[in-house]
Amino acid sequence: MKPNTGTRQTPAMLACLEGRNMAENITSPRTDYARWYQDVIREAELADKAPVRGCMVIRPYGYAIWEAIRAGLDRRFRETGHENAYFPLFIPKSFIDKESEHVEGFAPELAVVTHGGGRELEEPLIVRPTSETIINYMFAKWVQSYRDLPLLINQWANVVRWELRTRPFLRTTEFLWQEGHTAHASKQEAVEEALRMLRVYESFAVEDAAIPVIPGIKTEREKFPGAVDSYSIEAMMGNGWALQAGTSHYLGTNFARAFNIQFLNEANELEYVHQTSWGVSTRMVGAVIMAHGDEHGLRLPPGLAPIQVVVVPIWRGDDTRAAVLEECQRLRARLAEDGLRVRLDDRDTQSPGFKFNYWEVRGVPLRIEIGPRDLESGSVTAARRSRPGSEGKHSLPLDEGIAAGIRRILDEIQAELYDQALERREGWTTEVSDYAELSRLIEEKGGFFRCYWDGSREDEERLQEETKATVRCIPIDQPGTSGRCVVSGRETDRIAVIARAY
RNA sequence: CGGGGCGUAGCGCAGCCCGGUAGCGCACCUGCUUUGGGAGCAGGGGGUCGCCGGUUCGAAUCCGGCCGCCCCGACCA
Repeated sequence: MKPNTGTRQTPAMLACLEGRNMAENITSPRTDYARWYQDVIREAELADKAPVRGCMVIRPYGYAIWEAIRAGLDRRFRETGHENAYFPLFIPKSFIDKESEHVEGFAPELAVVTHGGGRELEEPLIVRPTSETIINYMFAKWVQSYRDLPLLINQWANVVRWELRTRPFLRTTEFLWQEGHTAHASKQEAVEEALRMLRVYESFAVEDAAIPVIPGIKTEREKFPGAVDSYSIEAMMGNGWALQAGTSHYLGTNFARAFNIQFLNEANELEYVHQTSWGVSTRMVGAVIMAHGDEHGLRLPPGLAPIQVVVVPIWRGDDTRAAVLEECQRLRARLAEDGLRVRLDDRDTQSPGFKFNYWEVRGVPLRIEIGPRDLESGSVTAARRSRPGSEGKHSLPLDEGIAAGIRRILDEIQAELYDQALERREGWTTEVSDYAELSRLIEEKGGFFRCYWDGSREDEERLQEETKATVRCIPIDQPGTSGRCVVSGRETDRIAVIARAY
């Protein structure tokens, strides 16, 4: 390096000034959370920018996380009696116009295809922003009798919404998701279904993604266009902001009336079906990044990690190399046989230290190091990603019980990530009864706020305008006490969660 | 679309004010030595300086226009 003359600063000095860890190329989340998020996505090779505005390329490692999310959800959908199907990407434009709230909600963000095969189309096609309309058009054909109900369909698909502002995974022009669509004979059944799927999302978030969530009902202002009631699970991210990680809607008979989905009941009377829809998207990948990530990068819960255990061999010269590698391969095979997702990093082009950091950035929950010292003592060194540095390192006997032992550690890591996320949320949730105090604390402290809420749409708009925070949901679990609404001052027994949100 | 910032090698940036053969760190390639927390030394490859136009003998640098990206709002899973 050239001598430091005048005001010229070295990259290391600049890195320090920027709060950037030069070694990892990741900005500290405390310095600039938005930048940290983008750095993690780049360094962990989750996604890359696409040449199309607002779109991203999901790279293999990021896609593997999505596949794990998909597997966890799909299993639960099947267990609750749903079947997968596929509906077209293109929807006749007139379909969208059939449900008034739905049109109003989606019209501004539609991508419209006007030409095909070199000619202008007679009727423009929209690229689906969601599939209620085309699915319900088909439901009208399939439903005749109460015997055809309930109809429980799920679709895995891509959708397009022309958003003004995008962020990788959290909001992209095109995104991947699942959308469940069901039709039922009664309101009660449909409401139960909407709540059942909300609980399915909650169970997935808690058990697989290790993210504590608040299931609740959306306010009038925040609900899905065309729904009677919308429910959501709300999670807290590393900067104290809320993220809606899944939604479920009771649609009433709104779409049934628009698409004429009627059935004959047992009394031979014609009735409209009651419906639901519910979805989780690639946004969930963003939730995992922001709920668990730290200054070293990603931290993945074992339940979703594409690689749960990485084995790093350490050798000194060729004499120890063969013995170390052999032991590593044996362990890899044993863990794989036990059903664990394990990777042996036997690259001889990188040093062990490099590999430690490489897999830490990628959030692998557990690293096993095997070197000459371990061979001598008949053990391995285990380093868990859920605890920082050497605190997460300890020795494990390399014996018959190793697979079971590692499985136990993975369970502990899963629990630790959940506990850490829960602890942060609880420590960053404030109960407030006074509007002025709420405004002040949103700015100064951030996080979640629990307040009595009986506000109107206008009250909610005022809240957002003045504080940039919104009512995330009215939690389903309520304490049953009462007090005065933080904005309107009206007496109410409902408590809302208020926060700034993505 | 409004306000702010930025486009120079794969990534992060300097150079621009004051025009004169395009640089630094990391990454990459080759060789030797290395390998328990991002290895060392030596050598090497890579950029029509976002695009278009103007001024000039000469433009990364000055002027005009356009495009794109990021942050903060409005819209939203």
